[in-house]
Amino acid sequence: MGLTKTELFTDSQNKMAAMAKALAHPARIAILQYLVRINACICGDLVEELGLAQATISQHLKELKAVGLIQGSIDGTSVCYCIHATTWLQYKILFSSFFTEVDSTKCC
Amino acid sequence: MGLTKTELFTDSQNKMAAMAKALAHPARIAILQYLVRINACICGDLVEELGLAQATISQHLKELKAVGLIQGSIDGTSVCYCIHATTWLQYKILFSSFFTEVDSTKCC
DNA sequence: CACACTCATCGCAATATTGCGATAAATATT
DNA sequence: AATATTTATCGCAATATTGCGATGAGTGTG
Repeated sequence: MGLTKTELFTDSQNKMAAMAKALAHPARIAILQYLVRINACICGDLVEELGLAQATISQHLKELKAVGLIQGSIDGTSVCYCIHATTWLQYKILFSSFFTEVDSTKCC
Repeated sequence: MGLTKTELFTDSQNKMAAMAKALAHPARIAILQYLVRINACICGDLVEELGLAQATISQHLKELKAVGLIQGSIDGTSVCYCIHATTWLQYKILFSSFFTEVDSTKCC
């Protein structure tokens, strides 16, 4: 079958998994790190920065935009992308609270 | 072609993506949350807890064990799983440091 | 030893992801 | 208007993931 049974899990669990999936590719990690580092916004520089084809970069940008991690604004003929600060912070918080303290003494 | 070009990215980026991929499924999120909550270690309870087949659960446990997030110890006929505290903490730190502060004023 | 029980692995089918060439859409430039 | 530039989308091929029935390996019980 090969389709994830989302109905078995809570909305929170499905959301958490979707968030992780957005980060589950080195190209998207690299894009986000680049955007964080450059701060000011970029567009097709990413195609040169990473070694992937333009169509591939565009695809990854689309996915990142879909989960709200980045936003793009049209600037003439090019598109300027940057981190969406609000969602970014939300990710930070949710991941941080996911990895709560664990009592290792009660382990097997 | 459909194979990730890992050679284009740094080890750090590939590792970060691999970490995210381990979390990129609601069943694995649910397993981890359950292990955190129950604290003491579990085994086939997960098959009942989630609604997935035993083979499927075993597969997900294998993936979580492969990235070091959980550890399993044989206890007679059953296997007891629990969170691997060290890796768990490492994940918390790495995700936390990934989501660094962003200067939203310098956005597009 | 025979049997039950728990878990891991194999093998398959269904679906999802990745990468990219080709092409389209939109805007600048001349 | 013609052309160049930039980005998005389509369609395909290759690969990866998901889910599970069937089977096997290992351990405990009678």
